[in-house]
Amino acid sequence: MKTTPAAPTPIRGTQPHCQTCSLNALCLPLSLNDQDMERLDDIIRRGRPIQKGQLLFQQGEEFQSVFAVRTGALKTFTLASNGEEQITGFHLASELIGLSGYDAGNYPLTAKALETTTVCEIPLHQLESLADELPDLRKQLMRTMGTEIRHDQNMMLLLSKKNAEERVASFLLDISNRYARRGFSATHFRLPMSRVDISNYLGLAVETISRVFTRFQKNELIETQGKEVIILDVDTLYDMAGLNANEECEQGE
Amino acid sequence: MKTTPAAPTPIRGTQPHCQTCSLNALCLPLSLNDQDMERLDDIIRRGRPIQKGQLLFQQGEEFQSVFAVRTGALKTFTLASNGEEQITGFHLASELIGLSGYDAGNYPLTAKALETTTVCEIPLHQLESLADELPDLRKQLMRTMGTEIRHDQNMMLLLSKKNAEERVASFLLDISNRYARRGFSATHFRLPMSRVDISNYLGLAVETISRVFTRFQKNELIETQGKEVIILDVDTLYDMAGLNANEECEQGE
DNA sequence: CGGCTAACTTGACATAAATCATCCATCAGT
DNA sequence: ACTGATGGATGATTTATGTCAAGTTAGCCG
Repeated sequence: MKTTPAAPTPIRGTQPHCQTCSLNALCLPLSLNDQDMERLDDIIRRGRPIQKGQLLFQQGEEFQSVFAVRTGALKTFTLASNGEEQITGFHLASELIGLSGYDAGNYPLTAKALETTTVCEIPLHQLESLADELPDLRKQLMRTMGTEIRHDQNMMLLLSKKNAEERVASFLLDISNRYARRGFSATHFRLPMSRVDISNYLGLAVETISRVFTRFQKNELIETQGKEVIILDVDTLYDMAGLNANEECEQGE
Repeated sequence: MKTTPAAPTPIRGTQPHCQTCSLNALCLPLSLNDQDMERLDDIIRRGRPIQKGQLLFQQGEEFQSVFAVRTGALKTFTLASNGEEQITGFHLASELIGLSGYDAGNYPLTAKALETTTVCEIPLHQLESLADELPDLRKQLMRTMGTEIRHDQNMMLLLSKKNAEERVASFLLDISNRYARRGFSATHFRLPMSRVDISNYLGLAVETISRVFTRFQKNELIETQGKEVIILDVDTLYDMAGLNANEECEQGE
């Protein structure tokens, strides 16, 4: 709950670098050549891990940096004036958070760790001057923002047109695809977020999530054991989600 | 309904330019000096007006240009695979459309005129090279995308947490603020879109929109006559929307 | 002007999902 | 191993909003 930094924890082994990071093909350095990547690497700050429940930044705080998730997972959410939170996204390794605050002086949302998480911090000022010099980096930043916009617009469609089963099916497929892209199994994974988080994100009550999960198990579409999920029937899941299997359904990168 | 260009209609009077456009303080040239503005102006194409119902671009088409609305209004929407549309935004004068397609090669949504509309077309290639040279323009583009992301995330909150009355109140205030910023009345305006469009955008049935409108009239919050709207009680409307009067509630710019 | 269509409103009824109330499982700490 | 806390599942009931079915109004074109 607190923003207080955790006790200093030395990073084990050598400091990681973009050049050797297994995620560099998914992350911001994506389209940079070796030399440019090194310059980006130079401005990146790699802090100590943040623990489950800690905040990376908070809605209203001065917007100073964007972050790339190195390991772990976070959720981002906005606070309505009545205090209700709406989760706007879950963020897995290699994903960039904070760019939505770009033109405002303050973060328009809060980022909280769902588990122990390490991030690369990229100070805005330096990122901007570097982007002035590296057109490829600039384009990559805009691409990232474009992807975010499309994700959010997909969510608008989901929230306004899809029923509970369609929402849950879409969600599971989204997570599955994102893990797959990172080299993990597309059919057997562990959800980093709670049922409450899922329900908030999908605009449903927790109870509804539970019920849909059990219904999906009865129909042998999935198997679950707490946060562990095994996808048994991807095709039917795609049908239910109202998506074609080859259609864009990843929502977060 | 068709994309067929309208019969050539000569622009009356002189060709407009960014330098003399009354919207330049709201639009893309926002932060540019005179010289840079002229360079932007040089790449802008100003076509004939598009008529109500015509498409500016269509989901799937090659992404070639972004557009600024000069006069009139458009809606943008995405098509789900079952053919349902979800309106993602309404776009009034000075607003920029198309940037969400940035990293994809194709437009991820369709833009349709709600009334006779004129736009400034900005070819992507030239915009990109110009942005390479003008850091201010580059920042303005990113600001625009950031604003779009925040709008969409506000909509996610609306669609997942607000009830019908809160949604309609938020919608009316949003439109009101956007007109106000353009120098029009904040309390007396004409909605460019139909009730069906509103209902689609807000994730409700048309009937619900009608009912909320009449309820608001009975409670003397607004007065309506078809698409004409008069706002009688802004404060209560803000309360209902779950917003503070000074809180960010504009959603589209 | 009249007649036609599309847009809007209104009422009666149906329903998906929320709420409320337990109950059960899992896990951390003593 | 016990205990309390947290997260998750399930059943009974309520409710906001959707759906269906008429009306009504408003704009448009011959």
